[in-house]
Amino acid sequence: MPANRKRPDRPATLADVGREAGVSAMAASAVLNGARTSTRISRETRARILEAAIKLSYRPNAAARALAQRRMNTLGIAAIVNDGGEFDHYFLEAFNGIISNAAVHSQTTTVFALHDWDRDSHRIPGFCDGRIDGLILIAPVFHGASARFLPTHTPFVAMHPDQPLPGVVNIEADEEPGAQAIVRDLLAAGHRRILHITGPRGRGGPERRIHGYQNALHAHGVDFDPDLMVDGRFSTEGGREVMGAWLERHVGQPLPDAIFAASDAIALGCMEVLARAGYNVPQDISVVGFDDTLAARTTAPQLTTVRQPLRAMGMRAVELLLERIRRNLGEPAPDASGTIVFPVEIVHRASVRPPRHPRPRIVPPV
Amino acid sequence: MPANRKRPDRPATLADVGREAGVSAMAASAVLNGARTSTRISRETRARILEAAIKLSYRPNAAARALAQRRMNTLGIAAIVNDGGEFDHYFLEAFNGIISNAAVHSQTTTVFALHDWDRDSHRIPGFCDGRIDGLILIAPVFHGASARFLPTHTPFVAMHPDQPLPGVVNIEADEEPGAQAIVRDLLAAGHRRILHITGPRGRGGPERRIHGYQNALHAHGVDFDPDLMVDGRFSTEGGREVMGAWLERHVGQPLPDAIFAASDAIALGCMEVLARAGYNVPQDISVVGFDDTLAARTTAPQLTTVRQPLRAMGMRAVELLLERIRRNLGEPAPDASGTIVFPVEIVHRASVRPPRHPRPRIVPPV
DNA sequence: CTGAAAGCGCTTACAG
DNA sequence: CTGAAAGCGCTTACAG
Repeated sequence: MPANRKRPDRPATLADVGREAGVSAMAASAVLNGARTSTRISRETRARILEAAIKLSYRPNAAARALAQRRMNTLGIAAIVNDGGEFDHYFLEAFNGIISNAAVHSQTTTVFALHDWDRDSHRIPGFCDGRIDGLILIAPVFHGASARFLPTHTPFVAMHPDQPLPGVVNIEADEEPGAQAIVRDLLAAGHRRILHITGPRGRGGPERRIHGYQNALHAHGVDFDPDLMVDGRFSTEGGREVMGAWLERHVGQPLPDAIFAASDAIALGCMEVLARAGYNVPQDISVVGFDDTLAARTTAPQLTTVRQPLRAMGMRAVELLLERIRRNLGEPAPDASGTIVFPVEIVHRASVRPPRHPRPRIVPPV
Repeated sequence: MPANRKRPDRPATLADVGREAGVSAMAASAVLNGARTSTRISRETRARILEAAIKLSYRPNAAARALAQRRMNTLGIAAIVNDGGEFDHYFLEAFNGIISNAAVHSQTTTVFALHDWDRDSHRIPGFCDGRIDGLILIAPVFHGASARFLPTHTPFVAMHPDQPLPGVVNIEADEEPGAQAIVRDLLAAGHRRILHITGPRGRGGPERRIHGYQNALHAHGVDFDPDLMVDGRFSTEGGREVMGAWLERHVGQPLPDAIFAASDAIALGCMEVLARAGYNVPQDISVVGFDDTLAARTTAPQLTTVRQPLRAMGMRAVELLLERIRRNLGEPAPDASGTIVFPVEIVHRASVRPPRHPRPRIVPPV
């Protein structure tokens, strides 16, 4: 038996295939991996190489290929993935769009999980070490501090609702008009005392939703009542806490007509607390959210909300990133930059009804 | 100005750092990337190298490193990620565990999205091309056909509820006892006519849940009624369809006492249909699910269900995979194999109450 | 049109 | 203890 030149327990290489087919590794590369030089290889040589490749179940090694081509065919996503073990719904919906569109372009997707944006953004440059060709940053906020850690040699696209940074492509939704429209709808249904539970104050997204809320009140001639706006954070747990505390502080007073929660997750927390306190949504009180994530569709009653097309936004992020990657590699590609704003849309579901007369009074918890 | 030997628009390499510090690239490798030979480098040389690296903001290139070390520090997940644009909740929970434990071990995670297991499993070998060190397969089923496509040179771990394949590590939950326990609880609460909506027939998971259901009935002396078991599939949409059709077929007859849905997603679909038909869960009818995914926690009322510890299972999959990778690389590591079964647990929430007397009759849809 | 050589950026034995 | 060489598996110019 002849000495086996192919090492036993390793995947076959181009050299192995070439040897098997009696040609150079380069010829094998040309026909198997479609290298530039694939132009002319005789039909029978080609067939022989193909056969050898199948026989040895050859697969091109991605790392070697990436090193030679400086192209990994992998897109990265840096995002806050979960919060206390629970998934971040904003991430989830965008991820859905990103991963499916990446697959369409034969790119795989790797996820870099961040816990806290301010604390973890310094890790971003470390992700850009040749394992990904480009990065999608799903960032709740861009402080000057974290902006320092933006990738330098790796193309990237941001999805975030804060102030745009010069020179970065940013994808966002038209939040302020969205907030204004959904509050306008509540007002049109007859609601007046609309409690707004905000997201983290000082960030672009939450502030825009607040402006939308206030604009709608103003346009409808309703005075803004500071007692009907309370600071929260973007989580179900946060919604529970804030709603519970507000009810406790207002025992004996009438229930608000409606609640505008700054996110679906917050709305979900509110609904839990309201249900536990014995109030019926939407008979006793209407609730609306923002985002149209999974949470909005899995509650009962289903939530009326402002739909951010996160899936489409994620798909678009992939397109833009791919363009940037191509351009970075010297191929011609359009040079999109600046902010891309997606329109939002109000989704009417079952959590809104005209207010009840008289309004129920808030009773102490049992 | 001296000729700049470092090419302008590319990340710095080890050679650049060495040049800057006046040492060989190898010396730089030794101190920066902790190569084997890092044993003795003088303090000042080390300091000089470190300084040069910072100055040039050097990052080791992952592809080059992977090629030399045959280690990418990346774990792959192949799974059915979404189904008609909606996320697969089973995947989601497991992914949560996988990604967080991978991060603990400084591994990144790349996701290979499959649409249909039977149709897409042939793509699996293509994922194992050196871009990942190991693969976690979240597979609904292992047919003989798809088993042909298991990775050959890449370590892998399966999470699936079907028959174990020889030589593969499989992680699963103790489903049959779980199903039995939750049905026993329904029986103990006084329910007798319990409708079971199954998952896809013929697969391990759904069949085990059916056995658990039947065992519980039998143990309680209740005859199995074929009219109270109906074939479904694992989705909210499936739950809606099956529940709706069942109600239509039984107009004029009493509502079942309770429903045991083979997954939370199915239960969610049922609850939607029941709510729309005017029935109150749990006053008119109790509903329980299986899995304890996000869906079970975001419904109102929250769902009583069988908790599969998917997050813990995902974390464990990472541990086992890492062991296999180490062993594959010749390092000593335990040789776990076979099936690892996680215990399940009944989570009591608000969707179950003792049956109402008399049972409501099913009325035609309006 | 085809093959031998050089190179991608790193690491691992192997001589000095 | 240190450096020069070879190699990981692929591709890209460059001579024949």
